[in-house]
Amino acid sequence: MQDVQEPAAWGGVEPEAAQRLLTAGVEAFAERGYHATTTRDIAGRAGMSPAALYIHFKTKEELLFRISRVGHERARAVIAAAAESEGTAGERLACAVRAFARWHAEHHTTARVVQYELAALGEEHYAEIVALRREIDRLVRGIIEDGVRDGEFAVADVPGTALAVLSLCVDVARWFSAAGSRPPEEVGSLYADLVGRMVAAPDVRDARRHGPQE
Amino acid sequence: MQDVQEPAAWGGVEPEAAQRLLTAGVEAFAERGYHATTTRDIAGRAGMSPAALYIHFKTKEELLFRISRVGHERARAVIAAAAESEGTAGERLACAVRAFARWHAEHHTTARVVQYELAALGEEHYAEIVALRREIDRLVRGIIEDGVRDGEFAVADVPGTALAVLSLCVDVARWFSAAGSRPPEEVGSLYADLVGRMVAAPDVRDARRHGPQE
DNA sequence: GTCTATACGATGATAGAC
DNA sequence: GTCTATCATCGTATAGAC
Repeated sequence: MQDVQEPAAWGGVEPEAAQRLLTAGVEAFAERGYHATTTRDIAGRAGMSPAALYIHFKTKEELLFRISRVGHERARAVIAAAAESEGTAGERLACAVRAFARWHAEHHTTARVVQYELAALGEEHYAEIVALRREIDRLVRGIIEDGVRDGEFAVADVPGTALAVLSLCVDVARWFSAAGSRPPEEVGSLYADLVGRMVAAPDVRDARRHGPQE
Repeated sequence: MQDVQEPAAWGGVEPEAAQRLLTAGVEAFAERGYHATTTRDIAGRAGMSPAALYIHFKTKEELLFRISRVGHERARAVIAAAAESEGTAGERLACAVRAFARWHAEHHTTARVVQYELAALGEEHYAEIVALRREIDRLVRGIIEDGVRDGEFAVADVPGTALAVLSLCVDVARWFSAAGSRPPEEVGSLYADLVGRMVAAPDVRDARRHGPQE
């Protein structure tokens, strides 16, 4: 939504060297996974010696945590902007899904770390991240509940549907590859349309038929 | 579809000790990830010494490969059964999604290894697995194409929608937990309904409104 | 803040007795 | 086929010079 490029996106984090390590960490973790990544590799990508990492981060796990927290905060901001915007529930949900799916495509390397390396976090760090994830879940569920209340959506299982919607977007980080895939905006549009169909009440369905589908 | 329990499901694999190692491997890999799992851990869970693993598998990676291959073959069988069954495209797609989503819930520990540890495979093994994955993709895309041809589905972007459908099911392995989640059959039903809505043409939508939704 | 050097444990895998 | 013992390597993290 706001930021453009993957790297250099560590909004004013400490010294510049720490930013380089964060960027190197994201790339390495996304490519090979947290456990398969060595501190030597991270430091090397950042153009430093292995020891330099420990000047800026207490442990390798703390580096992961910092990446994960910033990533989750960005993801939440993307959803929050849509959830708090003006418009019907259908419009807000479409906006949220479009932005969230797109974010996972555009920042698939960050997103991969954010979504698939949770288990590597220490207990306390994990708890902090889970709180952020719950907020994201709550925001999406809220939009769906609004739509149901207004009769715009027909959804029997709201928590299950919210889970499915988030799950669909999150998994973009798994399959998306910058090279072979369609452009991120297209993923966003496709997904917004698919989710719209998933929740729409029968009456409003005809009104929705102006999107990319058909 | 056919098998019931997670363990003891290594249909006639070599000696019994190899089965124990496969089961131990699935559990360990699913819990902690391939790279974070030690051969000592696997062997320990199987009640053997670390060295015993190398009698039955050349390397730790080969153990992963064997798990992944069997898992993928099972997943493909689940989809294939639905794809080749009698019925309309809508019925076959619902059946496929119900079974596939359910499989990922029921066998979420195997599924987690199958879906999230691909990057740890060696080059040749990886290629073999990718071929299996392509078959699964082709089966789902085929059902959707059938539905579009029959006018039962209204789907503008067939490959994208097939990808989304598979992605939705696959991600069940990430979030499903045997303890806290709804039962696997419920996941299957919910997902079959959601996907049905995603693809249905406007005309047939009223006819579909008998599922768990509303 | 960054480097070189290194401690120290753990890891994948093998040798050889039984 | 399984074990005990062990190798060679590599992992995270620290010490101390600059």
